[in-house]
Amino acid sequence: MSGSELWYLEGLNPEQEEAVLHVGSPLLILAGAGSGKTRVITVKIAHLILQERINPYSILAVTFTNKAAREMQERAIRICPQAEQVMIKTFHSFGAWFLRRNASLAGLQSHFSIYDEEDSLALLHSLYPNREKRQLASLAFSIGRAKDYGLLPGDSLEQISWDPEFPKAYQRYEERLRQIGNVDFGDLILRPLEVMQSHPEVKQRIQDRFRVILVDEYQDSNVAQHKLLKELYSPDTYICVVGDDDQSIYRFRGAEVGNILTFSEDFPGTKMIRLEQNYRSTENILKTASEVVKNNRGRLGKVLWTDKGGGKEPEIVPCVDQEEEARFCLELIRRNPETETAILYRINAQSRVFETLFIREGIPYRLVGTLRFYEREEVKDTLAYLRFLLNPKDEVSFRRIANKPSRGMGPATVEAVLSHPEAATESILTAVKIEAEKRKGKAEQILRDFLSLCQHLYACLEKESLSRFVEYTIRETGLEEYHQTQDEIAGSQKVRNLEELVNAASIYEPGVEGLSRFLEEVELDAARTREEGQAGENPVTLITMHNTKGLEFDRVIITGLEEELFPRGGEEAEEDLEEERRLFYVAITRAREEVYFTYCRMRRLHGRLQPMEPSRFLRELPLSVREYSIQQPEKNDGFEPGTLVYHEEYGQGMILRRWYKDAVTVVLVRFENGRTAQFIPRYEKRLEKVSRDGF
DNA sequence: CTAAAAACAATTTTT
DNA sequence: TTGTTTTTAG
Repeated sequence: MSGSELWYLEGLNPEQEEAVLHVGSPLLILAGAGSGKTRVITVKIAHLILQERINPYSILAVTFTNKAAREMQERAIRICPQAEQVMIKTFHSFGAWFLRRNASLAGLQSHFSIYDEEDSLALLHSLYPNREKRQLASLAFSIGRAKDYGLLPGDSLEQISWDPEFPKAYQRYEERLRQIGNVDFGDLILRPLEVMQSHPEVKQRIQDRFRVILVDEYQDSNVAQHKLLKELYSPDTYICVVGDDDQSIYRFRGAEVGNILTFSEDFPGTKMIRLEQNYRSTENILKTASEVVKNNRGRLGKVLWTDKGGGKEPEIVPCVDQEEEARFCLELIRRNPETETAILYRINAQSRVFETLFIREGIPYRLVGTLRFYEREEVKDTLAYLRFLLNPKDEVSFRRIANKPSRGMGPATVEAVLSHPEAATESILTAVKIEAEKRKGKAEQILRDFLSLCQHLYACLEKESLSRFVEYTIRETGLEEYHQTQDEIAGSQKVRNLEELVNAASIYEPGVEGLSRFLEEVELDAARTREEGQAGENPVTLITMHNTKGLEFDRVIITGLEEELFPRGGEEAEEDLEEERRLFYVAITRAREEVYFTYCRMRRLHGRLQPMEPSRFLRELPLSVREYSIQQPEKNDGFEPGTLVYHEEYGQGMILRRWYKDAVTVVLVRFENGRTAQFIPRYEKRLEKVSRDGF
C-alpha cells in the first residue's frame, strides 16, 4: 500500500487511524465527546470500499437520526463517491425498509402506515373508551417500553409494569394493530426480528447482502435493536459499533447502556479502541466534565485530553431568581456578542423567562423546539386522510378524520359504522356503505358524501402528481378552510405548514407507491423541526440539554443547577441519578471555550415561588472551579444575593439583591417576618453574615 | 355539538 | 404560572 492510496488517512491521530484500518474482528470504538467520531466512521466507510474492496452495496450504516444519516452519507460521498451505494439509515427506517419488502411474511398490509405515540394512544383509547386518558397514556408508555426491550405480550412483563391489567392490554393492542395492518415505532424493530427468526432463508439473504455493519451512537440503542443486530450478524459479517457510554441519556426511552458495556460478550473477539483526544474543548472544560462523570459507576472508563491548553476556568453563578439568572446570561451575551452562546436547561418550561427577557431587550435567539412538524395537528389531520386512503382498515385514522372538519358524523355514527364486522375484516368504507343503506335522509347523505369524497381522492391519486394530490386532499376535505379559520382566530400558521407539506410531496412519484414513500418520510423524520424565535445576527440558542447531543458552542451556560430540577427529583434510584449525571456531562462537553453554571435561590415552578437548594452536581465540580467562583473579584464583599444574614432588630433574612452606589455595596434583604429593607453593610454593623453557600 | 367553566397536572423525547 | 382535559350549561 503506497501512501498516496491512503490519502484519506491524513490528519487522523494514531487511534483514529487504527480504528479506520481495523478489520477482521468485531470492533467497538469508544469515542469520547468531540473526538472526531463521525470523521472516523466516514473515512472508515471510504477505506472499506477503496482498500478492502468491499462492495458499497453490502455496507449498512445505522445512525440514530435521519439528520445524522444524511450528514454521514454526504461526508462519505465527499471522500468516496461510491459511498452513494452504502445503505445509511436509522434503525427504524432500516426496519421499515425490511418490512416493506417482506410485508406478507410479517403479516402486514402492503402499504402499512407507521403509528407514533399519539396514534398508539388513540388505538388504546378505542379499545378502552371508558378509561382515563392518563391511565391509557401510562399503558401506551409501557407498551412502548416493552417493545424497546423486545418483549411480546406473552413474555414476562413484570419489569415493565406492575399494573396487573397491562399484559392483557398489551395483547389486545397488538391484536388490533395487526388486524389493522399498521405498525408502531417499536414494531419497526420487533417485526423484522420476528421475520428473521422464523424465516431462516430471509435471514440468510439479508446476512448475505450486508457484509459490513456499522452502528453509531450505540450507547443509546435499546435491547430490541441489539437483538436485531445479533440477527443481522453472521461470522462473516464485519461489525463495528461506535459510542460513548458516558453519553447515554435516553434510558427513559428504553436505551440500554448495557448494550455497549457488554458488547464484547455478545460479539466474541471484540477489539476495543478508545478515541480520547478531544478537538473541541479547553483543558479546564474537559477536566470539569471528567471530574463530574467520574462519580458514575459501571463505566468502561475513558480520559479525554486535549492539546488546546487551559482556557477559561468554568464559573458557578448564584442567582436570586430566574430573572437574575436570565439577566446574567444577557450580560454575558452583551459583553461578547460575537461569541456563539447556548443557554441549556433541563426542562422546556425554563426557556420562558429567557425568551421574555430577550424579546424585551431585542436579543435575537433561536429556540430549538419540541414542536415537531409531523406532530402538528394540521399535518396529522392531513396524514390521517392519506393513510386512510392507503389502508381503509385504519381505524385510528378514520376516527380522526370522520368528523374533522365537522360534517355531522358524530361519535354515535362512527361507532355504528365500526360495529359492522366488515370494518375490521374488509374495509371501513364497506362498513360506511352498509351503514348508509340502513339510514335515510340527511344521515344517509352524510355517509354517502364521505364515500364520494374518498372516491374523488382515489381518482385524483391515480392521475395527478403527488403534490397536486396532497393539495387536492387538503382542499376537498375541507381541512384548508377549517385551519384557515383556526389561523385567523389564533394567529397560527397552520395553512403555511400545510403548504409545506404539499411542497414536500413534490419529489415523490405519483400514485400509491409514491404516497406510501412520502408518508414514511414524514412519519419517520422528526428532523423537520422548524426553529422558532426571531431571526438575527448570531442568535443565542435556547435548548434542552438532551437536544444538544452532537452540537457544540463557544460558550455554554448551564442553568437551573438546583436540587429537584437538576438532577430531576422523583425517583431516587441510583441509575436515574447516573443518567442525570451523564446528561450534565454531555452539557459540559458541548462547550469549546467557556462554561457557566447558574442556579437560583428561588424559582417559580408550577406557579409557586419556592426556595431551591444548589444542585449536588455543583459539589462534584473540581475544587478549582468552586474556589474560583467564590473569589470572583466583584463579589468578594461576601454579600452576594442568597447569603443568609442576621439583624438584631429584624431577625434572620436573605439577601435578595446587591448593587453598588459610588463603589459602596448596597443590599436588599428579605427577612423571615416578611419585611424587606435596604442596608449599606459598611455602615450597618448590626447586619451579620450567617452563612454563605459552600459547594 | 359548541362554548365556557372547572379541575388538574406539570421531564427529558433521536424514531 | 401555564396549558390541557373534563365537566357542565346552553
